[in-house]
Parts: sequence; structure tokens; C-alpha cells
Amino acid sequence: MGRAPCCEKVGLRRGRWTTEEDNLLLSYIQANGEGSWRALPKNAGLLRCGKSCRLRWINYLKTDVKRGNISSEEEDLIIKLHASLGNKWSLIAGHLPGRTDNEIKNYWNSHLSRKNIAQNTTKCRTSSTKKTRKPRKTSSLPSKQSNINPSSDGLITDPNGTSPLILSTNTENEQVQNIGKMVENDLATASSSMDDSNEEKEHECDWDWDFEIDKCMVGLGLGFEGENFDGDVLSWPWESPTTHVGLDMKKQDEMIAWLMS
DNA sequence: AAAAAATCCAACCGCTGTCCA
DNA sequence: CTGGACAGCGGTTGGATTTTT
Repeated sequence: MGRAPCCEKVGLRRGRWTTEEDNLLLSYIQANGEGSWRALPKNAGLLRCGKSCRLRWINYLKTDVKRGNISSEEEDLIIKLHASLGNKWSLIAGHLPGRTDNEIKNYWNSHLSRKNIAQNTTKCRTSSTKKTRKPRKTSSLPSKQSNINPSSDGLITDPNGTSPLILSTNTENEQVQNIGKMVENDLATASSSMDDSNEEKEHECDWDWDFEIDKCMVGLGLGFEGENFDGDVLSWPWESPTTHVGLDMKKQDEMIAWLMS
């Protein structure tokens, strides 16, 4: 027997929300608070599914939702976080104040993924001749996410792994920039350990933040995963509970040795 | 000016994890 | 332990809008 539907769909409205519906939902939540989404539509006098109400609230009506274009700082951060976290839109959104997972997902799909593909095509074509990497063994999740502090809902932590990078005293832009800087610092440190005399390795380990990191040379010292040009999904064969956004130099060395073997 | 194609994005769908009886 | 209810997440869809031909 299948699971019961989340709501009785017969007679429910679908599609775009009207201003009247928005007002009903807004005033109900302002009076009664969030939650109980299943019961909310009936109580609020809305002919909508509870899930639809929740989505409308989270993505549009909530007061802290930031509207307008994604700034270059935000875009930069999205790229970096996506390289680290993959399609964990809610986690990425957690580092972008006022942005929703849906908005970031849409922005990625419509702006950045295309860019990503283009960059890969032009910059990384030579990588197709490289040795085949080992296929992933497990799920699509990154093999480790030690940069995620489980007690603080996915906030990136400092190298000591304790304090969240997002500080409440910072402005939103400062928060975005801080996170970006931390990721850049990690990568710069990782880069400094590379032997840049090897041309192929230099190409493969281009640590400038551009789009090839996500697909071409993913995870060295960062512990995330990616795909090679044949579409094989990879993950890295280690676990390290002590690293943050990525630095574990011993593991990096092991990774380099493994790649070059 | 009109048609076609491309792009954008709000909303939907189905699945998973958690809680609780 | 099991199963239902619910919240939340990520993938996908479809219609509105914009751009191109």
C-alpha cells in the first residue's frame, strides 16, 4: 500500500499564487507562526496544499528573503560552496543570507552550470587523456563533510573546527566575503604544497577559482567529489574527521601519490 | 511585426529522514 | 519494531518573458 498523499488534492488550486492568497498566508503566519503546514491551508482559508504553502512562505513571503540579482560576491561564493558541497542547495543557501535554496538552485542551473560546462570544454579538454580515476563506491554524498559543523546547521568552521565563520556582527556582504576568503585561503595553502614543475599536474591542480575545479580536479585536500570527462562520478577514498574546508596535507599528499600512480 | 527559440524561475513532485504513537 | 504524519530537500516541469531570426 502506498503512502497517503500529503493532502487531499481534489479542489485545490495550483500554479502561481495570487496577491490575495499571499495576504491570507502572510497574515495567518504572522498571527499563528510557522509550522503545521498540513493544517494551515484549512485554518487560513486557502485552497492550497500544505507543501505549497510552506514553499511559498519560505521562498517568497518570509521577511528575510532577499530579492534582486545575485551579486558577484554571492556568485563567487556559490561557485566555491558548490565545489565543496555539491548540490546541497539548502546548505549553500545557509551561507548566503536572505537567499533560498530554490533561488540558488535556479541560479546555478540557469547561469553557472552552463558556464561550468563551457569552461570545462575549453580548459580541461586535455584531461580526457589522463588516467581513469577510481569510480566512487558509495552514495552521491561527499565522502566527508568535515567542514560542516553538525551543531550549527552546516556552517563552515574555522581551521580549529569550532567557531562558525558567519558572525552575526558582520554585514551580509562581509559574511559572504569572509566565507569566500576562507575557502580561497584553504585552496591557496593546498596549492602551495603542489609541485608545479609537472605540467600535467599543474593543469590538473589549477587552484585558481574557476569552474574547472568542480569537474576536473575536485577535492584534493577538500574531500569532496566530482566527475571526470567521461561522466564517471568520483569520490575520494579517505575519511578525515579533523579537517575543515579542506585542509589535511597528509591526505593531500596521499591523494597526489594516488593520482600520479 | 511576427514567429520561433532560448531563458528564467516559481511551483510541483517524489523521495528521505525524523518523530512519535 | 512498525508504520503514519510531517518537514525538508533536490530534481524537474511548465508557463511567462525575453531574445533572436
